[in-house]
Amino acid sequence: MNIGEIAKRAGVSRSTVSYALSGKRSVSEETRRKIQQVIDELGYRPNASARALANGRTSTIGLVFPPAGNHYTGMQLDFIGSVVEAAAVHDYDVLLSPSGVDSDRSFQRLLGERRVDGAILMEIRLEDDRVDRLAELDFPAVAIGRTAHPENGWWVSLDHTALAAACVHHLADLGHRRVAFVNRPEQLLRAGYESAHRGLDGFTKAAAERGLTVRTYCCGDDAASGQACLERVLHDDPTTTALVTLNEAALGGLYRGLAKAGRHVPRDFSVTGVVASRWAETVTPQLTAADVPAEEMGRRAVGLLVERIEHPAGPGRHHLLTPPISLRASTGPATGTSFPAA
Amino acid sequence: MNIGEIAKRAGVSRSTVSYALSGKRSVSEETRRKIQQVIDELGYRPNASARALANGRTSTIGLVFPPAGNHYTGMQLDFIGSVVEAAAVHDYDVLLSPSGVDSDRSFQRLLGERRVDGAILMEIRLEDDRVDRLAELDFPAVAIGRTAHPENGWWVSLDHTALAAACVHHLADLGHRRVAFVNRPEQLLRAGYESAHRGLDGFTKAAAERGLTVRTYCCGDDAASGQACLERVLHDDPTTTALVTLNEAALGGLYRGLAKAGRHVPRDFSVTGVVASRWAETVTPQLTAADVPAEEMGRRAVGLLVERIEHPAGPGRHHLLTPPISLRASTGPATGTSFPAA
DNA sequence: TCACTTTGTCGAACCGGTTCGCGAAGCTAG
DNA sequence: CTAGCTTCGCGAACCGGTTCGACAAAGTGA
Repeated sequence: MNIGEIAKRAGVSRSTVSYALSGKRSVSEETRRKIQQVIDELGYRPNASARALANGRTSTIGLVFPPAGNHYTGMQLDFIGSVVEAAAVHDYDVLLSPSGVDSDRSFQRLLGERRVDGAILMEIRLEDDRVDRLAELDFPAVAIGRTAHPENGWWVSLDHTALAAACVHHLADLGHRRVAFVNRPEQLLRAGYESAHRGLDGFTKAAAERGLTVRTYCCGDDAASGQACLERVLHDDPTTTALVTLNEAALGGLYRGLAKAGRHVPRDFSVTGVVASRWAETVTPQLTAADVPAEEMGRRAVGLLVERIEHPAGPGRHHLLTPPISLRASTGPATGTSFPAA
Repeated sequence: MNIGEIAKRAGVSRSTVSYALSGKRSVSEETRRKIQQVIDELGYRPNASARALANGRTSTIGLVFPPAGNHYTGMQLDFIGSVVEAAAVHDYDVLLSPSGVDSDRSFQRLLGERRVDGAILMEIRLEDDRVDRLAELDFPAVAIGRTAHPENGWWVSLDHTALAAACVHHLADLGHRRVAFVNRPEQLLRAGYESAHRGLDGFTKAAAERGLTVRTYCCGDDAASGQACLERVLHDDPTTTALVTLNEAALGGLYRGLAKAGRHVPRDFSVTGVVASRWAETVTPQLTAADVPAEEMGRRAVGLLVERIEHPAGPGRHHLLTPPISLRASTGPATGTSFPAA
């Protein structure tokens, strides 16, 4: 069941079997056939650990998870799925690493113990020690998201600033003047999650530009929090007519809160935000939103990572994506407002 | 950066370092301290591949994905998350394996190349060659779901038969007489997915028992299919007053279809089924459903697997779960029907 | 004091691959 | 016929750990 056994049965040396398999040196057609025949008979497959030990490559990439949050959002799921699939195309496996409370432990496992050839990081913070450490070590890694200083990094990211701004402009164009912003949980904002910060930023600036009256909220990653948050929104300013959200998981709760308050979407109240399309299409009315192209982002992240692993050196590369807003059914003109011509 | 380097700097042999780390032989307090000090200074961590090669254990478990479906449902996500977390508790990493179209390839990688010590299988079919092959090889594996002949197997499963039946009884108790069943996609049913089959079975038998008039449907795993499916339901029998579904991803679409048809939930129409609680609570009105305890199932699956890996031999073990129906807001008495006393 | 166990350490072999240097055939060219 | 070049295969060393057998030093009991 090991290479020696194959060699013996094929009547050749171990090295010849190895070369026959890897093709790194020429092997006569005849012995190659003989070896292949024995391999097929025995169903032999080279041991991954031994191979990894010998040539220093594990053919595995690590996917590092959110350091917070015990449950995952739909978007994260989509990333995971697409990363796994893209990795398979490049002949890599994916090792999941829950960088739970002490992200150190899983880092040690992945890097210190050399379990992976490279890593993909999710849920990036503006000041992210994980990114910094990996950069220092020159360890092949690609972030999904970008830090405050992303210039020379390797990453794939949404332009949350632009997306949130686009949502504001969309609402302002529809005549909305009082708009709320529903962000990810406060804990994540405080921890410096980039999407929460940049989204908030883009929202705030664009709203100022358009002269809107706004309030911003943090909201837990679940339906109940969404509902509670919406109640606060309407309590704080009952004349609010629209909201922008980055919080996919709260969306159902926000809708429920609106229904309970008797606000019809989109007649009385418009909702938009940055959400994976699968979710945007699940709610009723379907959400007008900047669709997060999770599948593409995962694929691109893997592409960059594989390139970085296989051709080290070279400057940082990245992709900044700004998907357009998909018009669905959750936004409409503000009522009781003079509606500017389209 | 390897054990030899540590040995040299600590002035001992490689084997002593190894024993100091593993504790498998006694090492004097003094040398142990000296070794530890060097290790701390250099931040040394033993290479995982080398260790795996030497002792035949990778400390990794494989998580084998659905052989169909390019996108994942919320339930699957919850499984993944909980498996990863539970594995971390037992000091195992998780390797994801998309057993795409040719499940052979990933099987070869995981087992043939010995990348993992054991595997957890998801999306089990009644006749599942993956389960059979692993059983033949006596390879440590635990299924989430069970085949047609689960007697001596290792698995964690929901009793979909009982759960679907419970849903039927719940509706029948409320006076519903014409009930639809919305299953997973036809492709999965044909492929023999156990949850789809057993759920359908339980539904059909219980409905017969209660003398209900039923129709059963297959439905794609997305909102649009759900909406289309609901239109078919009402088209085929406009007097239908309730439905049971196993299809989490279609739920939003089903609700939308009902709204479009002017049926109010739960006044005009009741909806129930088997769904992860996170989803059940996202929709409005919140879904009365048998909550899939994904987190518990993942944890139990890992527990069984670790036990099987660490104490081979021993008979198959399993957990069959039948979570109760959580009463929420999506079911109510059938209108225009004499309502039996509670 | 001596035989016997215990404790602590070392060297060597091994896990299962990859890769390098060497040399035996077989060919070509002078 | 021989020098020089390929082609093909072999043995040995190596990757970085673990583990076994041996043995010296220290401790124990009679």
